[in-house]
Amino acid sequence: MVEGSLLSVGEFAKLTRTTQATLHHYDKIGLISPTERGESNGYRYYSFRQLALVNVIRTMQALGLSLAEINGMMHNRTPEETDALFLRQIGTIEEKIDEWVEARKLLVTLRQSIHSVLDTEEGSLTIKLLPAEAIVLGDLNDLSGDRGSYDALSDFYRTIQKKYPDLNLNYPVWGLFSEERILREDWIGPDRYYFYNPAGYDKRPAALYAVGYTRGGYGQTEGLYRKLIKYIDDNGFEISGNTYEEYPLNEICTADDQNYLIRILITVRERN
Amino acid sequence: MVEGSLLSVGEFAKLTRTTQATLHHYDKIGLISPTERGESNGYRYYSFRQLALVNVIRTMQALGLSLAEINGMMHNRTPEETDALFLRQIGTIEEKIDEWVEARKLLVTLRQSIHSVLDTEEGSLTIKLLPAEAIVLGDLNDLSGDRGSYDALSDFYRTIQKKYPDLNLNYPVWGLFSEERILREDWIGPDRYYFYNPAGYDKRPAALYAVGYTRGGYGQTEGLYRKLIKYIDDNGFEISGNTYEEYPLNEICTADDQNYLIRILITVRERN
DNA sequence: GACCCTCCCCTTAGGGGAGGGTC
DNA sequence: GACCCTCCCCTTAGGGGAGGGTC
Repeated sequence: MVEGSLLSVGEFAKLTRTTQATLHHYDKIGLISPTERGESNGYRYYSFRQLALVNVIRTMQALGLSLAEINGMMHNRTPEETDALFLRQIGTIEEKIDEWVEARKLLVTLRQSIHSVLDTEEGSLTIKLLPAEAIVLGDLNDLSGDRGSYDALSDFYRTIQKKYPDLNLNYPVWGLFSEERILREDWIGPDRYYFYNPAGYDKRPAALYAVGYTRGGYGQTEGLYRKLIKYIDDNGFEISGNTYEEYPLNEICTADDQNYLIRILITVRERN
Repeated sequence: MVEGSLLSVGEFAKLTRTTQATLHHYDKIGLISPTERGESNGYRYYSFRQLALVNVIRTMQALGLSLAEINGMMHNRTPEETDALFLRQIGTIEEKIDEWVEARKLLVTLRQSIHSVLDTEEGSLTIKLLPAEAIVLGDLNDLSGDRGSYDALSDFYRTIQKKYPDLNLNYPVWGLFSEERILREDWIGPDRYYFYNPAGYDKRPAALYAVGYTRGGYGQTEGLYRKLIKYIDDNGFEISGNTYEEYPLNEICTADDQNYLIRILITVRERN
């Protein structure tokens, strides 16, 4: 190892597989400054010893530390402090991993939602036995006074966040109507909000559902409700439980907010 | 739901749990612009419809997309394109998770290295039976001509990267000397480089090792080598294999580059 | 008094020049 | 001719004002 000789920025950059711009930056913020400067020309000259420091920096960056944090530790590191820093950093990394795992779950769910309806006929009406699905269900909405759906939705988010602090709230939220509301033909503003999530303690129960699809914006459901109710009656069924109003193709994947795909599931049973 | 009425920035920010600065920014880059502007006062007025868009943006951000990417998809999204975007994004997320998992492994390893010597007596010399450890071992170093240790180290990194493209190269690298080199008292510049890694196909074999510690900078090992060799001889052992020169407390956790903790392991056996 | 507006400066980790001197 | 220098402007996603009008 040539102890005495020095390296120019270019040489130093090549050996450390960085760029001159990066080394200039490190010099500027005082992270690694050249051991010498050319007196006449101002050139930067680095020692071989400093090569190892670049690796330290790269390692710390790979561990998610900022240059400021690295700078802080570079000038005052002891094995004990480094150990403690690394322990904290492991915690930080585990949080980030959890976040990405959550994000991936959400993506998978959103894709499933899209796939579930990609080849659905838009006007189709059917009666189907559907399995139970885990959902997160909100409290009964407070629509008293001049409170609108959006106030109720805010309440929902607040309640859920309090009840399940670790739950990802980015899942699309849909509306539930009681049997009584539908019989009353009052289908503006759901009784409760809910979203699908395996972590939910509530269920959309296994049951017979009358399922219908249509296109439209949020709340443009009257036509579909009327058609579904007639369809239920015509086929010898009757409403016997909650109704679930969902927008599987919504603002996430559709630009035209009057052309979402709406799905309504009404719990039914055969009429005696 | 109050269809016609509009919200001021402040109200809109409160309902979407963002800030006015954020909404100004979204307006500026054309991501969400208010549906109306006050003619006289220039105030921003948002519609209830736009509330959902903020959630879309937040969701996309949580999924790791930049505002530019979100902007791109907002104005031209179809279920099919969104599905494809999400699929790509799942790939991106999985890469990030892998990176963080790697970083965590490295941190655990570095901490183990620190812990392994925290209560080591600095001048201690012992003979120990050590278990095998998986290592990644480089080719024989080329030190011909005026090539120094650093050239050899560059070769090492290049070779390893070619051989194991997926291997994390941030692990600290140490030097191996053959029996012949040590017997010749030539302990400047190792024959090969190596680092500990469970993914490595090579081994530091299970064997009896004479283990010694000292303080010093890189290569300041002569004193320790002489002491260890004498110690081996005095205790009825003889050198019988490779020597491993390691710096468990190095520039990662020690600021003074003349005061690292050096560990040397010489393979030995009992003399007949 | 609370709310809104438009600048404007600031942060990370460099990248990419321009314009000019140096080996 | 290749290498080095010092500015200087640029990027992300906003945060935090200042200075001045508006409900």
